[in-house]
Amino acid sequence: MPRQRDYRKEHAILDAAQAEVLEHGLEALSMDAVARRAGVATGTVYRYFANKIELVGYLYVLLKSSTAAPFFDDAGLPVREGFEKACREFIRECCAHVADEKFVEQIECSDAYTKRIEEELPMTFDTPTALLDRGKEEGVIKDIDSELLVEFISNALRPFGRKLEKVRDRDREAPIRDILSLCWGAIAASDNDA
Amino acid sequence: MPRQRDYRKEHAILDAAQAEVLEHGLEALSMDAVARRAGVATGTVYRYFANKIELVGYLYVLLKSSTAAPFFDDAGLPVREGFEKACREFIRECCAHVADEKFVEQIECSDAYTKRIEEELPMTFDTPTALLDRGKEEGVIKDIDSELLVEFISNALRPFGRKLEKVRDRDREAPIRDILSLCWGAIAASDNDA
Amino acid sequence: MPRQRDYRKEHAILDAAQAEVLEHGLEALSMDAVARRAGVATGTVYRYFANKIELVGYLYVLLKSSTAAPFFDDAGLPVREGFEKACREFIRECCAHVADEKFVEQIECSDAYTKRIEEELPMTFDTPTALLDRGKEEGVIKDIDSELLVEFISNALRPFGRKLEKVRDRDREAPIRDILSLCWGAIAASDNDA
Amino acid sequence: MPRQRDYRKEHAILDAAQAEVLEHGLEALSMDAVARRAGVATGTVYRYFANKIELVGYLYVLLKSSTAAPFFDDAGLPVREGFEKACREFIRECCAHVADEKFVEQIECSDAYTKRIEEELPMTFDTPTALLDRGKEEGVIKDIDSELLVEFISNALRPFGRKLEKVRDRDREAPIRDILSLCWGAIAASDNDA
DNA sequence: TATGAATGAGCCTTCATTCAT
DNA sequence: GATGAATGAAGGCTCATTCAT
Repeated sequence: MPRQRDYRKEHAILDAAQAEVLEHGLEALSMDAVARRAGVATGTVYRYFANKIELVGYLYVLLKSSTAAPFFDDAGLPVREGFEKACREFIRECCAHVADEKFVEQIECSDAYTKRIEEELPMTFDTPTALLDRGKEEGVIKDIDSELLVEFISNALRPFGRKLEKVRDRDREAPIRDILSLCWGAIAASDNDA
Repeated sequence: MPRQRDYRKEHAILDAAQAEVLEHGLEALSMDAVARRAGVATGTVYRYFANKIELVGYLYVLLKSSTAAPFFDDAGLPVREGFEKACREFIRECCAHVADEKFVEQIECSDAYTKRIEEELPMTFDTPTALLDRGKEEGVIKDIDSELLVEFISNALRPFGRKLEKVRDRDREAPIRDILSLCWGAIAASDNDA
Repeated sequence: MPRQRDYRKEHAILDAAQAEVLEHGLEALSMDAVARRAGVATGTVYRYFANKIELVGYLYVLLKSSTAAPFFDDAGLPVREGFEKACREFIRECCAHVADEKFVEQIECSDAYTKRIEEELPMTFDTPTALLDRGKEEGVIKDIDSELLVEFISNALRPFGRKLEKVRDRDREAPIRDILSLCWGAIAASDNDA
Repeated sequence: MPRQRDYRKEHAILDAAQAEVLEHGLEALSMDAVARRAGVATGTVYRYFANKIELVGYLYVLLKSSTAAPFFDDAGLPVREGFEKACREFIRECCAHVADEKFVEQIECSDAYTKRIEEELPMTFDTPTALLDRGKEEGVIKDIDSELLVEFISNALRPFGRKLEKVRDRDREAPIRDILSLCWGAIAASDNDA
């Protein structure tokens, strides 16, 4: 038996690549640097990933899925409660994955990668909207296309990850409460809205 | 920053750089290409900008200011009306400057540039919030820090620029109306919110 | 030169190498490709051949001997008849082995291999010249050193292999007849030649 | 005024490439080596030749034309005399250009280059055959397609260049006389040839 | 001052060869 | 003995920057 394909190594390479991008930016990512950081010979990287684009693309998919969108599945809670829980969850995720997010953004900004990746990865992250749909039935949520709602809320929330990341946990509560109030106000069906 | 006279040349170079990035992406930007496109010798570019980073940084400042944030100054209109007008304005701006926006993002994603630029360019784009402040006094807007409000709204709206850009003008009205409804709902002081 | 038993494997490797060169050229020959095609591990190739040069050299010897020179042994036929038969034979061989010939040439052109091979392989393919010698005795062939004669004829004929290979069998007869006429004329002792 | 394109440099690069191939073979030709030998930076080579293939291709054309085929134009001499003069000339050329010839062969053997070059260079070296045509009219040369005649003679003679190159000038006369006798015999219309 | 040729470090990738299993 | 993962030196090429003219 020969030496066997080592999934540890694959992981090490991906990790190294991510770290490298985080430190020096996607544009400065060099395969040599990745190899060195992963403790591996240059050629070895190519045993696990056909080329630079594939390596980056793979990493992209990995990280993209870790911070996708708020998750409005229906856990049976009252709508507003469930909604705020999902939002909090999403914000927490965003804070936790600021680094990943940054990486994902770098790739999405880059023409070279985006094009290639788009071609090969349909990547439909369909997030559940059951809770919102029930909210609409109950008349507490505006009758607006759920997809639009999710998009609006995600857009509004996502950037706060970066902001809150640096804030101590107990200092987050106040701004988060404000933000949630804005979120709920946005989607709530109100009387003034006729 | 430019060293010598002939602002025509300086302008030509910046234009060329912007066009080049638009076409091939920041990562593919080469000084030779910029020079060629600007109808100037390679070396000349270096008379006007000390190096690539400075050139890109300068371009960044230029474009960053063209799409900053929604502009809530007080034109004396009723608050809601004024708010929606500002939002519409902002959305329109976003659509019109998708390309610039993309460029700005590319740079903001890129560590190499960001770090240098941050050091040299404080760049505080303070947007007026007079309208929101009046709204709060009148009791029609939630009593939340105006800066946070603007941020929330900007975040939520900005990405729609990309989306609506591809849509025909008359087909934009429907989604925009939905979005505005969400925006106003977000910030409006409602009874359920006590 | 092979190190161990299993001549099947050895053969498979040589075959694979030859096929690989035929398809992609000597310059693109990679040990990995050879191994893969031979259904063998990369390392195994090195058990049979010390290195790439040795493998190629071995292949060279194999193929070189399949297309050497026209074979003027004396089968008792009238000289001219025998001569033309040998030439036809040689042309046919050349056509059949164009591929091998190409390979041999590729190696002979390549310094890297040639030098090494020369050192290790004297390789004297002495072709019989009995027929020519009898011809000279009979006075029908010019009194010129047989080696020179063979060389001249081989040189003149060999390239036609490449040309005639693509021609349908029955269309070969005409040009071959012309060529044979030239060959015989070349070596025939004629009166004008005194 | 900037530094001007320097045709000396272009020449130096071509020379260096040729020398490099002669010494180490086409397969070992590296752009770095060429640059170093030409006394130039790596990048400079690319200013004169878009890439390796183009450099080699250009060199090929240059050298290919220096040893093409025997030149049977009609200088008014008696046919046989003219023919032998042309052959002698051709042999001399071959001797003088053995190195070039070797280079040309290396390229023609190589799949990678040949294909590319073929595409871009029709390269019809049409050699004059006026002398042969007159010879046929006068009835002293066989009535065989002139192109075939030239090909036959070229094939037969070319390899002798390599052989005679190493021989001192005065020792060449004897073998050359033999060879010319063979050549003339080949194409001469003789009575035995009915 | 403008020009654009020249520079050379650095990048991605390949591949002969080794060696742990 | 066979396997194929690992190695790392090289190779082709690009491009920011310099500098002779």
